[in-house]
Amino acid sequence: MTEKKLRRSRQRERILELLRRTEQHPTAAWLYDNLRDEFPRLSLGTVYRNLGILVESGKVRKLDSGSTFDRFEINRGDHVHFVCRSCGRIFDLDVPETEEFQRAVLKQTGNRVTGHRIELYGECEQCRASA
Amino acid sequence: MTEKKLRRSRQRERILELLRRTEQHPTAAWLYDNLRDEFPRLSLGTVYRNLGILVESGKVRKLDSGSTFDRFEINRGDHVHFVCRSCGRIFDLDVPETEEFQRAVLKQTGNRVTGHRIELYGECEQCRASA
DNA sequence: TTAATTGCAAACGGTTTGCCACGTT
DNA sequence: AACGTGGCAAACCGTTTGCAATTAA
Repeated sequence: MTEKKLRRSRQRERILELLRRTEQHPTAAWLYDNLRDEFPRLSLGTVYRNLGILVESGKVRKLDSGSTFDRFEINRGDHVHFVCRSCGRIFDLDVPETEEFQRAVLKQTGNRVTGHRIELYGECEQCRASA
Repeated sequence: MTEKKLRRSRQRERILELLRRTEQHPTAAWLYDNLRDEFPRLSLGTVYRNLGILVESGKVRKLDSGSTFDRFEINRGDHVHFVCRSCGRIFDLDVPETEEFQRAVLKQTGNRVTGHRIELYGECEQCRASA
């Protein structure tokens, strides 16, 4: 249970940076592919290990949603995901109505909500245009 | 793409019945364990195959949430899950405010929401009592 | 009899882990 | 020097799948 003291690592820093820059919610494989130029010897195991460390430190969030593979995103606090059913892309949304929501649950069940994960499904503009 | 005509199967019927009776959101393994008395030769593959069929027919919903393994539930239409952070149990909630929510998203992004998956996290009464 | 379903076991595929060389402090 | 980190490959484990034998219709 003793805390392990972290050291810097180029790989970890770049993973975090990629997650910061992208609008996407990447999979481990995507990060791996996008770092291979920079680190020709990079291994998937390293990507996963660092993602684990970043999640544990609270900097990154694991979505482990949907399909077979996990997705990761920079931790921006609670927000809402809009998932397009045809292209699979995930969009971040800020929906202030979330709080009313949590209040409604408190009233209905007496349970206080301390966090959420909300995914709304539909078809994004782009896909709707090309349908 | 040709439709396959289903036949009845005791195994499938019992799986569906178990899902109907339980308040839980079982894993495939749980269903398997609970049916072994009745079907000593039952295999996990059969459970998965039938769950797939039931999901496809819309009778059952796959939650494929959280951890490593999938969870399944009878399809009762859109509703909200309250997940207890300490015991891991999942409770079903009806929160009518969901619709306002979807309207807010339509207004904000122009995207129509056709479904959702909402999980609220907190601590259930029972766990709070024994803390 | 026809074809869906089952049990069994092997295959799959994303993730985790053990081992040892390498890098950071 | 001490010890966290990386690369590599094997292990893991929930899920899927091929196949021959059963079983529903």
